[in-house]
Amino acid sequence: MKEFSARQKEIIRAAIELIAESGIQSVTIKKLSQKIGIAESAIYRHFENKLEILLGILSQFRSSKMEALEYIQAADATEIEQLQMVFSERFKQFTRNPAITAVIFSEEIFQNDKRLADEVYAIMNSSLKMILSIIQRGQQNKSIRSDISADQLSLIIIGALRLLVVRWRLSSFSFDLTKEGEKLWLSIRQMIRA
Amino acid sequence: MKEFSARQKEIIRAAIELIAESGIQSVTIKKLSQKIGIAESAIYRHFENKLEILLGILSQFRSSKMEALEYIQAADATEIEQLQMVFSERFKQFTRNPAITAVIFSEEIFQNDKRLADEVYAIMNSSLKMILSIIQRGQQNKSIRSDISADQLSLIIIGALRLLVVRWRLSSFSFDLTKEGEKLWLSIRQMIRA
DNA sequence: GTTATGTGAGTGAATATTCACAAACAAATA
DNA sequence: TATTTGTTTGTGAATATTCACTCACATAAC
Repeated sequence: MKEFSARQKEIIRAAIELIAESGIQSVTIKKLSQKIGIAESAIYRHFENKLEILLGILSQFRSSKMEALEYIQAADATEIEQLQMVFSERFKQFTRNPAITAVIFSEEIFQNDKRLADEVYAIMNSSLKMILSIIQRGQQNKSIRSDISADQLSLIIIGALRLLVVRWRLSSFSFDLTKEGEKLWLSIRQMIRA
Repeated sequence: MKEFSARQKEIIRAAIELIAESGIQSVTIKKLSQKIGIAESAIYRHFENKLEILLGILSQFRSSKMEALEYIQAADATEIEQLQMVFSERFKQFTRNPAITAVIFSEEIFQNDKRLADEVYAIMNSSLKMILSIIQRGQQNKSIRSDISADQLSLIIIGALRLLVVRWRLSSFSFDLTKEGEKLWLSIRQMIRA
């Protein structure tokens, strides 16, 4: 896992904010340096080039997500409880850092570079695998319905979660994500229980 | 509804392809003109500026989607059948024009301009409303379950549809979208039926 | 005094857009 | 019929601006 200095983290945070404010096209070295309050050239003391900054965004998100997911997997909880934890943890993460939502469910913004695109794809799949394995265990001990495959259930669950977050963002965070997320979870639980 | 000349359509198509190939950042007047085989300046004979081209992408997608949705709403079919038609029509549309998937579920790529962002938001909401009204009717005549609100059901359904399409695209269209869409539909039908 | 971090000036390439002008064709006029 | 005028669609060169990145030099931290 990559370690970032304080300044590096600051640059990454500024980049995320720029994306959230006005899209990937507004992430320029000039705007980054202005946002932080240093000279453009100073950015290059901390990152080799712009690509490394963008990779930094993804790397940081990946590790904070992994942390949350490992904590959940380690918890002594039923599968349904674990799924609920995935929901509430993700929503908590997004509420704490709303700008990241502009980045993480918008795979297309990183499509201009293969390394970026691959990393985004990997992040997406890691979530999917985690949810999938919880559901499979739940189906084995009959706490989750088995008439629909685990693949399909995880697609449906993650799809709903993503769409709720996207709508939250496109509405300029105009509703309470935690509350709506809780409502969504109750609906999903109702639909997947055995 | 805006009418586009043959050349304008050609430019719009080229722009969509560029986005699909390597992201919004690769949509430059130079690349557009190269793809079409005319001079850069010739582009400006057909669009006032670059923004109008991007608006053209959205406008064209919106009208082709509206066409499909109106056709479905006019059809004499049960609510479940109508939902199935929404699924199959959308998937057919995407299979015919895969590049558009890089654009239409990636709201963030248009966030650098307010007009673009508003148009994207409107397109998303129009789908949602359509599905919502079908579900509400289905709940009234008890063909769709009522223990979960129509809002929640439509969020879940559209979320799954979107995610399937995004995965299809990120996997470089490596699976049969129509087939997987059909499977997804069967699962959803199973979950929402009264 | 060495290393880490910062600065300001400068680079060439890329960017969207504008310009004067030309070829092809149609319509109006002689 | 021959000539003038207008329109559409193109071109290539030029515009100002922005881009990521480099370099010589300064200052602060250890």
